[in-house]
Amino acid sequence: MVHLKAPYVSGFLAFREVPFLVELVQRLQEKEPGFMPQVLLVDGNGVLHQRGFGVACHLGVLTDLPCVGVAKKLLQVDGLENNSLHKEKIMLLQAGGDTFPLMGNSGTVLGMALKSHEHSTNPLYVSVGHRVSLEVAVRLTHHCCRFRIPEPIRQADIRSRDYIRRTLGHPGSPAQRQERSQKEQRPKVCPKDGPGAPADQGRPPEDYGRDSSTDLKDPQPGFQEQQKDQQLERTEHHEDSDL
DNA sequence: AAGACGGGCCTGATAAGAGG
DNA sequence: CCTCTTATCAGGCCCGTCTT
Repeated sequence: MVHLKAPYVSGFLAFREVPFLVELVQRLQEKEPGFMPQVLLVDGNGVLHQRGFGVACHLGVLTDLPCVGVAKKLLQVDGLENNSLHKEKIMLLQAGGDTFPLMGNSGTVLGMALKSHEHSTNPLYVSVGHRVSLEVAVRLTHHCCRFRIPEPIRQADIRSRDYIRRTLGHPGSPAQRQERSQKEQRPKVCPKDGPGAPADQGRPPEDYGRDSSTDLKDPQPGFQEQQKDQQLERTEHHEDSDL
């Protein structure tokens, strides 16, 4: 479990999360080198990014491991938009494994939209992170997809949520749900310091420190490092009111 | 019945626009 | 100029619907 203190800033996700992930990879290398992954699937973008260097690139460079960025929503950069034309292209994806390139206004192919599963309607957005070609990234992602979300990422999501529920007793508890439903009745946007502001809002970002005690014990065979990364990420998010 | 999917709403920081 | 409101962004979460 780690505690994130830095605020989430769109486009700067890597600066918030990559230090923890790198540390995790390094600790795995030291303690369980046999479980070091050959490639990392990252729940985020690679070169499909405002500055062409997303969290997958960041992590790949710092760990020198091949990295693939897999996003569930389109990051709207370089003229890419989730507009009607984009939706038309999605409609044209027929079978699992079908793709179309994500070409920005600059003429660069930043990634591929991938229909990961026969029955999924929304594609995944695959982009190169580090030391991997786009074609290989897409094929690898597709072959990891039992359902829409690649299995390593999906399992990380499921297991981390489960861990949080078991250890912290939220956010799936009935009390939390009730609290959430009550929150929905407040105005969509609260003024800062307004009466509706949650207690932990407005925390200053200067305390960039961390106290991590991520547990690398009991690695499961066949369980990718990325899953632990994901677990870590999710845990952080909950600890600190999300990104 | 259980598990998976996807739409819609949430957060938090920021920018832009409106109005006083 | 200042304050307030609204919109935007990525990613998390819930819950209704669908599939097995």
